[in-house]
Amino acid sequence: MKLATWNVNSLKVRLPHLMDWLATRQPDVLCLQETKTEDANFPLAEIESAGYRALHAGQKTYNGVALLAREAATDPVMAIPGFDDAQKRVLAATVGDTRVICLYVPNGQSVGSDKYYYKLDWLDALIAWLAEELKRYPRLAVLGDYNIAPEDRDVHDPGVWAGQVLVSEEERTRFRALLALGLKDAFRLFDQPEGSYSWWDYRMAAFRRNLGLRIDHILLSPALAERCTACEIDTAPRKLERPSDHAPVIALLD
DNA sequence: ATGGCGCGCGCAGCGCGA
Repeated sequence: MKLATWNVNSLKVRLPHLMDWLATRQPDVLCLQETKTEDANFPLAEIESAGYRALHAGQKTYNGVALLAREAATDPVMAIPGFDDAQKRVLAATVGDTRVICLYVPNGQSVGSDKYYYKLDWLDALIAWLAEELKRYPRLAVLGDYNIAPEDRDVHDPGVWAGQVLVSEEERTRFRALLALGLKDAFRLFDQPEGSYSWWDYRMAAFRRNLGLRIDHILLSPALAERCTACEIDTAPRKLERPSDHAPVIALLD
């Protein structure tokens, strides 16, 4: 099974890239973030014509997550239970024998801002929820834009980024709390090239210079991590005209 | 890297992302 996640930064704009990518890489499951579209405008017909079923939790202008799968996904949940949040950032569903959770973690804007504290509260609620989900679903995959670079090796210039949002200790502590639940960072199950990132600023030719961060992740429960045979970041879509600023991340399971 | 880009909204220029 091939699982993938991609922050597309507007599904409407990126739909041609998405269609090409589905045809080329043929994932079984793809989690999308920042669709930035209402459900009524979700391009379901195009996605179905590519051979995928889709669930979408969308809103106008901001956020929005979708779950594409070759087979129908069941038992959808579109929020962290008990966490009051108007923003569409979560979509969980069951695909075959696997529970899949698509996440768009808040950005946090800047350390100390209201949005930063919302991010920390959101992550605390996520940690508590996933602790329960791991008990319910031994085969659990949590994919998405976490907006956290877990370690300095996930940052092109740790000195410049030290203490900033996406890298701050409070955020990294919460990422480690997810790992402490037993979840494994699929990318780090394998040897990887230095300078592996999943996001590059549109400005300053950051992609060409590889000034990036690794903030998009696939976390796997122990039972799924045992079955994981590869994990890669696919930089090809980032090289296209009008790219998303994020690259897809792909994990392969036996 | 820190203004510099790209998105939505809506028709100018701002809020937001990371």
